[in-house]
Amino acid sequence: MSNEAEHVLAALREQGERLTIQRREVIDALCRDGGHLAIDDLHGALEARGLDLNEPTIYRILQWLKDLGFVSQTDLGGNRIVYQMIGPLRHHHLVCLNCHCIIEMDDRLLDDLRDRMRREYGFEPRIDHMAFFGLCRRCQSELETHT
Amino acid sequence: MSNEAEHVLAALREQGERLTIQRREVIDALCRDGGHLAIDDLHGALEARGLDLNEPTIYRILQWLKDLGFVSQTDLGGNRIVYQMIGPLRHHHLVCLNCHCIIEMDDRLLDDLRDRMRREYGFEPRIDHMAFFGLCRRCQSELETHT
DNA sequence: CTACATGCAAATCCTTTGCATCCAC
DNA sequence: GTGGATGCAAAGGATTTGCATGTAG
Repeated sequence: MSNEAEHVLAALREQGERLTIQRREVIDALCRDGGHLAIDDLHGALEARGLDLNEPTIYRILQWLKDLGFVSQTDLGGNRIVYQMIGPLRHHHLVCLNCHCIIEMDDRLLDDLRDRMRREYGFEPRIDHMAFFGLCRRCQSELETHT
Repeated sequence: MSNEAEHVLAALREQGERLTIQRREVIDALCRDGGHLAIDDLHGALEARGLDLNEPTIYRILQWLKDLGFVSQTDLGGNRIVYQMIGPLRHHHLVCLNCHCIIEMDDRLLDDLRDRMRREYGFEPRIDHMAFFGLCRRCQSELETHT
């Protein structure tokens, strides 16, 4: 089990949360993958380890992790919803509207925006994991030539 | 009918799109409102004008407008999905995770982010209408005192 | 006239809920 | 032992699809 998973489990135990096999495995799968998982991916990843969680339980565990701030949920568009551990190194996604490829974006690009939200709106942002839409480099030139 | 609606209709006609009563009314309702409408709101707004569109048609028209780039779809969290005309004056939403209030945010706060996406990732963003989550001023102080 | 949009009904998909059983603490 | 989590089945809600009918161009 990864360092990150151990860390999360310790934090949960400390908060008095109940740690079942199912919860441990979900957390482990999310940490192991590192990236973002859809419900089906998660279900598959667990099945591959011999654990056949039913969907209601998966939803309940993810809701629980979201409420406690350990997991983020992101809508990548086109009914693609993914879940991801909120680790120390955040990143966000640039989703191409044309080829649907996904580019990882450094979290620091949002620092300026966060500052301005605080200063100009008194709003304390919790931008854990966002998806921004647009055109990737390749599709820009492709679509250009067709115009 | 508003100026904006006329403008959109003219653009669609020019593109050879077929303009039915239903399509005109949906566009008019979206322009009239100015803000963002959920499916139900839209359904209600149309009903109030004596037009009883069924849901499949509403979905189809919205999909059509989204594909053509006239309408944006935003997930405000908690299963609240809203639609809005993409006009010249864009704005975005700051959604409070605690009280669920919604603050309008000026589009210009994103200019710096757009620049950096272009420069650092070669990505051409289409940030039409976003929802950012966090805590509003009121809820920040409320939650502070309870800690 | 003809291609395409709509209306209706039904299907589909994702997610939630109720309740009995099970298990972590 | 007990409160809370899980498993199962079923309900719920939003969105999509198939096909006959209607209508814009």
